[in-house]
Amino acid sequence: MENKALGVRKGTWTKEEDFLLKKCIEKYGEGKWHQVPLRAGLNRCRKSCRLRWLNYLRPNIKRGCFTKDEVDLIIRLHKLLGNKWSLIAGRLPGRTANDVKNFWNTHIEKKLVAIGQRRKENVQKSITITNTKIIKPRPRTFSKLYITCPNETTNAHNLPNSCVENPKNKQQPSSNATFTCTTSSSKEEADECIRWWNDLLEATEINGELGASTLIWENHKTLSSGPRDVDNYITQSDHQFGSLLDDANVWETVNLDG
DNA sequence: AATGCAAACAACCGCCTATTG
DNA sequence: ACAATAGGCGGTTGTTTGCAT
Repeated sequence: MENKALGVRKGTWTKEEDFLLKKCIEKYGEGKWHQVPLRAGLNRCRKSCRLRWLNYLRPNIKRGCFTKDEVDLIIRLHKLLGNKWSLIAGRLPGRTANDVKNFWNTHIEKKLVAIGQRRKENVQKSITITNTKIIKPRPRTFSKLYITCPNETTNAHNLPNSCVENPKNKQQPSSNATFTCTTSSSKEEADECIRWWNDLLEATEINGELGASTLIWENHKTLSSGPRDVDNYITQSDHQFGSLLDDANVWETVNLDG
């Protein structure tokens, strides 16, 4: 398409290109992406420039392991929103939609598929699955990380001190509304926002997903620092993690030994 | 040391929606 | 009302990295 038509450069960005793009954004600000390649002196298409900035060069981007809180939030938001990566990422300070999507695809989705298959096999083998422990979910609160807006320069991905509906969304269905961070808000607005998110997350809190997120997080840490023994991990934990797949309103611990 | 493989992640592609003239 | 354009998103692919053999 446009890339082919213009014969622009593709593939991995060089340090020089990064430098030029960064300088350009610092000088002219974000937006007007069609003008960026020309302004920056880059032989890249507008989309490539935008993506590179949003996913890699933008300040405050957090890299490295996802925290347990983040994994927890991702799972519950995904349950609620589906593959709306940008919306999910919007609730994770410093994380990009691409990061979240990659994390989901590499750490969570595979896990779900593997567990689904194992469960199928177990059913076929007529292994008895019994509930051995029921733990009622505790009331949830946000960690401070998610409810503070530390300074004026905080980017829009931080959870808000207050949330105001983005005017851009006025023509969209309310379920798709996104929120932007402002620093000139009242306490009532902040409380309302926190209530809204609490209600939303409460609605998704089923099936022991907190336990599941812990397992994913622990696995993520292990895999990030040690051997990638995924299959072994699955064997050890899928009887607990598998509760994600159920619809019961309990934290189910199953006994696969029959 | 060389090779193969899988995981992780960066980047591209195609499509959709909003905006503008 | 319509077409052209830009911004944005999700799915997919390509590349890099690190481990096992």
